[in-house]
Amino acid sequence: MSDCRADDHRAGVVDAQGQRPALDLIELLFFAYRDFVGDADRRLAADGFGRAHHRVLHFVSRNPGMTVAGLLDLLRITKQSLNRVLKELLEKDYVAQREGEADRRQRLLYVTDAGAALVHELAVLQSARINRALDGCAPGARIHVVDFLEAMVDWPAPEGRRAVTREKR
Amino acid sequence: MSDCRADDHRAGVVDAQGQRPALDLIELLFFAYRDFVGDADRRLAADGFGRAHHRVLHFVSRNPGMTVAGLLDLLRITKQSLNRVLKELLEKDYVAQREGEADRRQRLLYVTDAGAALVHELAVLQSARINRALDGCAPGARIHVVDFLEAMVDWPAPEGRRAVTREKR
DNA sequence: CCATTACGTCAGTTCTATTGACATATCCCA
DNA sequence: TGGGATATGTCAATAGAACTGACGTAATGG
Repeated sequence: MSDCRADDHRAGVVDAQGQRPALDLIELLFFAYRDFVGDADRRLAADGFGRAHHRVLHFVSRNPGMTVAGLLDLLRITKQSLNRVLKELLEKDYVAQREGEADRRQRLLYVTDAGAALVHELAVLQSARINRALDGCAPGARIHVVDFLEAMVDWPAPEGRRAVTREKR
Repeated sequence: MSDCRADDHRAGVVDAQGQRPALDLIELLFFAYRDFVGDADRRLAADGFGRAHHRVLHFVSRNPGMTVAGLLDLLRITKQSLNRVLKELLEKDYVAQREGEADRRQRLLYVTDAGAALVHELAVLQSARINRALDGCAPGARIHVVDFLEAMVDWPAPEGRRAVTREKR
């Protein structure tokens, strides 16, 4: 039986059609990200949450008092998408809102104690995988990995992002 | 206005609650993967395909003649999930099936010329981002990145994987 | 005063994936 | 040879996460 085990796909075969397709890295990113989020997914399911809830929880935890608009910018989703997720987090008391002081239209977002606990639990899970992986690498690997991942991201322009995406958000 | 630009989240703040949560890497993986698959998503949409089609196309292209069961194992999805996607790829002639010689129950999968062309186009897109990112890193970075990503993956046991997942697939 | 902004929400749709139940053809062993 | 296991395909229902489009409300600020 041609069993197609994953080993078959680990060999870094790179065909040379001009662009040097980085096929091994393309696959690796898929596998690594799938298993990485899988850790959190299982834990989230126990609370009736999904991946989207995790993201909101994570970024609100990292940026206490951030606005809904800030969250939309960061996640790059529509407010309708965010709405369902955020509403559930509010109803289940994992996130709390406070009226903005300077601008009372704003709803400043904070994680509750329950939210902080969950987010920490998820961070421990995912960090365990990351740290385990880094332990198996050469000493300086972390810096290279961070550099690479940062370079993979389309960072928003320091200015003007809000202006560009003002509509449809 | 507290605008919450992404810059706010790039600083590698690491709180020290026992486990050393790798918060910066957790976020970085999210941003990097999102932008990485975004390149392909836009191209795929033009052909009426989604991310799932890309994965099938990619792995069939890398493993000509692989079986449906092999694909299910690799992607770790159910056959019902695969069915819709694979059916569309077959109907639109991006993938072809051939009866297995040794085992006539098997449907061996191959990409057609159209499939190979699309998969190559997608690989060029994604490789461009990867190579651009690597160009901005230190010379030896690629090896470290590959090591790290490989260590992040739950590779199936060399043997017995099929036995474990025989059901529900 | 009024346009703009921040937020919320209703309705409908798409895509991916799930569980569960069956159907068919083939393989292979007792 | 007969029957259980395997490989594949399919119907139906559901869930999660995203989308577009259209409104409504309240607060800001020129």
